Amino acid sequence: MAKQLTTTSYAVLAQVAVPHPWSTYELVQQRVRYFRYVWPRAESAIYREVKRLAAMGLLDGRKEHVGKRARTVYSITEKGREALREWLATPVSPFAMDFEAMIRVFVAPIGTKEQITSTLNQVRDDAREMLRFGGEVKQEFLEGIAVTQDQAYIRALAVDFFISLLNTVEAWTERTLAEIESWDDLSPDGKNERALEKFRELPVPTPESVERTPVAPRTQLRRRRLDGRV
Amino acid sequence: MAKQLTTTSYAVLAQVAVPHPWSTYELVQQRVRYFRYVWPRAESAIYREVKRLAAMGLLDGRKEHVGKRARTVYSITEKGREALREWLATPVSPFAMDFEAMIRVFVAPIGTKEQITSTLNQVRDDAREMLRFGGEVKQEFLEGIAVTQDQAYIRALAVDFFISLLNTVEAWTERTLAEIESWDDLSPDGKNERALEKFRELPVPTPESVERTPVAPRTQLRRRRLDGRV
DNA sequence: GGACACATGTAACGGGTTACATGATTTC
DNA sequence: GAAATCATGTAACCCGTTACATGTGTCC
Repeated sequence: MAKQLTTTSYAVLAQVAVPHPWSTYELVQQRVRYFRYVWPRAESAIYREVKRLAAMGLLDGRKEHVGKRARTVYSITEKGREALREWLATPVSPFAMDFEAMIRVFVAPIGTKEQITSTLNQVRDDAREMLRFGGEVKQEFLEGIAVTQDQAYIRALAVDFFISLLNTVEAWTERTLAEIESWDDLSPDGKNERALEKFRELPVPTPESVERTPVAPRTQLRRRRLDGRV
Repeated sequence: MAKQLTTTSYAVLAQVAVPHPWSTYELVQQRVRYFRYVWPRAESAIYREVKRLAAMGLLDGRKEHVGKRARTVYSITEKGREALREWLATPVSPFAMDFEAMIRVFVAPIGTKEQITSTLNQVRDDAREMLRFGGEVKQEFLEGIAVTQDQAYIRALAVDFFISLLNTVEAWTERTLAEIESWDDLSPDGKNERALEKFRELPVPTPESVERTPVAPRTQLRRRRLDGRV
């Protein structure tokens, strides 16, 4: 039995809410232009989710046939739209990221300079690839051919976020690569003095004195709601 | 049976690798200064992970007693260090984020202006809270009292990333709030023209013409390795 | 000496993943 | 007409989660 809707549920609902005959396959394909980058999930999760939502009456699934092969095309129901509306009134989950590369940076000194450089190069390339995609989306809107062209005023906010964030990641990767290239090795020898200078220049205010302020437990931090929703 | 190590395994290994008598509790507490923000996981996952790693011989667990209550203190083994070293040679997972707020921005027009404003305010406050924490860490290093003070040259890279990213998020939130405040309502009426202007100003290059370039399947994108490791 | 927070976990569910399967369409 | 690719899913494992449990110092 389906208990509660998850954020993934709402992501699917939200996408189906845009007028279009959504086959699950197309839903999955187009996700890249909707929520793949802000709510990445495996394809099979989407297939399962639409079935759940249909079973709950939030989506309306229409069986079709291509040859003797079946497929389902979904549209949102009024009940589904209402669920979205109610969701908007609940607290958001905070921004969270998975950035494996940073763990590698942390342990970099037990490996080789080439390894960490390679890791950072991968991250930079990933960022560039995503930026290239962002540029494509921008161009689509400028040409007026975007699928959600009529929602340009909303999409602009999202694309702005996406591009800003990726530019930040790319810039960090580049200055970090440059910094590491300037090192002879990965040992701390003589590097910590300069590091303090770098710390001093970081664009964030410091408290007068460091007080051991306890941090909220992680559950609180990651998801604001405690009622079982993920 | 433990099959493969996950990134979470390596995150725990990496933390235990810094010389310290690590009780699981302290491991969990200190995670905020290590990998909580780049690899957020529930506390119970850490408890399970140390047991796995100990069973595999990558960690050494020493039973202690406080009153009649048992606890385990861990340290890394040479085998564990070797596992970390080997991991460094494998491909990284790309940067990924969970940003629920963006889904809400997308469906904002079906809700109220107050709802989306509230959502964005929450995101901004979260970002500020994290930045405050970043400022604290910076200050610890400047005062020379950080736990990993001798690793300042590495930690500086991480804190730089953290602060840059959060500043980007905060700045986006603020300009987006300002934009939305300037609207009378959430309807598209008369907003799309201005949106195109915003698109034009986005700091990313656009391709000559938009070609329908197929995007790599999501699995590829999120995790580079296909051998079952998460 | 009761309440409350800190310390140290375990249990169990389910969401997310990888792996697989098979029909339709295009390519050459 | 074989091979590759696209389209449309299902199965099953396991990581990550939430919920719970219980001992131990500390406050008043």
